[in-house]
Amino acid sequence: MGWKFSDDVPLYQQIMDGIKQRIATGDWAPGQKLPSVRELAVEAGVNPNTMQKALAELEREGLLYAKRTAGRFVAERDEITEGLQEEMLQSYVKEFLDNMESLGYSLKDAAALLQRMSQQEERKGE
Amino acid sequence: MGWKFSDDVPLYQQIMDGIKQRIATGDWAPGQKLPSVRELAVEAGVNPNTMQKALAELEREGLLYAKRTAGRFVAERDEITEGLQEEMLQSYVKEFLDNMESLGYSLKDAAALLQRMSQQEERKGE
Amino acid sequence: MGWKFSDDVPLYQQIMDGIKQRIATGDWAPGQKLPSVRELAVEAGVNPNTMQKALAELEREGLLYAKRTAGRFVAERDEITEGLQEEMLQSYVKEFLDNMESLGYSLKDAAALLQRMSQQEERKGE
Amino acid sequence: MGWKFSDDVPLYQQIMDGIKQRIATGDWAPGQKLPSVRELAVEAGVNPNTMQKALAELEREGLLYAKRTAGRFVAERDEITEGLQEEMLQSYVKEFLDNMESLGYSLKDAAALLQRMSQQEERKGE
DNA sequence: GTGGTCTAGACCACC
DNA sequence: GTGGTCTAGACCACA
Repeated sequence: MGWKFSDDVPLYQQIMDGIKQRIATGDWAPGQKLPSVRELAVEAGVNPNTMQKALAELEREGLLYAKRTAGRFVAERDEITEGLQEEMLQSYVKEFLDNMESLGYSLKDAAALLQRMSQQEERKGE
Repeated sequence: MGWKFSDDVPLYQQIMDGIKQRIATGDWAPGQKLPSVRELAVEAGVNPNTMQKALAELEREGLLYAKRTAGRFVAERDEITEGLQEEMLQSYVKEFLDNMESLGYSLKDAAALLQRMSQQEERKGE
Repeated sequence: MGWKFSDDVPLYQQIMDGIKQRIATGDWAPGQKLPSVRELAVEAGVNPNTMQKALAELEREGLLYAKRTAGRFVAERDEITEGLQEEMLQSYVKEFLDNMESLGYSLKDAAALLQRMSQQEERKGE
Repeated sequence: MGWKFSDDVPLYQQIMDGIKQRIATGDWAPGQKLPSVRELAVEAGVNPNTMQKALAELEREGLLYAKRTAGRFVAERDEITEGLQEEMLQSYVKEFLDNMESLGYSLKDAAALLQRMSQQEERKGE
């Protein structure tokens, strides 16, 4: 109901983000069964095809998995291949550091920056 | 030369980002004349039209200006170029944190990770 | 159909003016769906790319907006479309007065001329 | 010296406008001899080629005329073929009225509008 | 079918 | 040689 969609980013991605958030916040717990594609589609007010694509994509990312006839479930953390995760982690970090370096920041600078941001966030949360 | 283009974001936007970076890092100074559209196009390995579009967009953003027959120039230090570096920094950090989050890491985790990497590097350097 | 293009001003700008006019006159109402890029292109007898550029520019100006797969629409009555008619009126008057001036006629002369024409027309109608 | 040139309209046209203005204001009287191309060029701070083009264009428009070796002169009003002027006048008026009509204004409306503008101008001048 | 992006190649006005 | 415009035709993601 409270769905607001932007016009310059694909619908299915916005849906993916919404679902990711529900999982991140624990709204949908690991192992939990998801509503059917059709139900989710009407809830979001989109075409079932679009919802289907969003879920398929999330499955590809390892956040969901499907049991053929039983439905879709939120993945357990372990189900994402640990090796793959490590690999992606490194590529993300490398990309970030390369970018920072292009702006003239060293690894040390980057670490300090994030440290500061983290502490700020903590204070806000209190 | 060292141009690597991703496949899921428009070429002309990636070019824009590259140029923004050169300006942000001072590689291209305010008032400086840019190579011609055609030269930039061959350097990047894209069609002149694509380069043209990227430059036109940057002009619209106020980062460049064109003297019709003399060439294109980096805008003089108005507030526009001033904030550029800060803006790019934020976009890099946001992208990194989004990626980390998709792997299940929080800002705090990311900060801790970089901290560790930084300390390792320091020890190595001694 | 009734498209006449001048040779010394870019096609895409003339197209923009034509569309602005249709919107200003209410021929195309706010919220209304436009024909597709391709349709408009053949109607105007120009390349789809050129029409695309014109529409993209109008979108940048806020007169149109695009739903990526659904089509393009005239913007809802924000202040933007409101001022359009007034703006076009002024540009037409300015163009006329500039032309008259180039022939040696002042604003006063132009006003007198139209006044005379108007009275003639009135007499004819009686 | 006090020359300011815009970047998005051809230099030679801006120069033409400047000269037209000098003629319109009587700064340069009909029959008067103009300075040489070179002098005008340095005065305006442009390339002699550009000044040459501006003057040639004004000649084509009938505002100036050249006596082969004696130099260039401001045209007498009568030297512009009267018939041609009438023809242009009509085309300008027609274009204006067409434009006004497209916005929903009649000839009468247009006449009234200019009348009002003229009176405003007069009051300002007092 | 919709908008958006890209290439290849041409032509133009301007200086 | 410079930026700018235009065409023709292709391909893509999205719904």
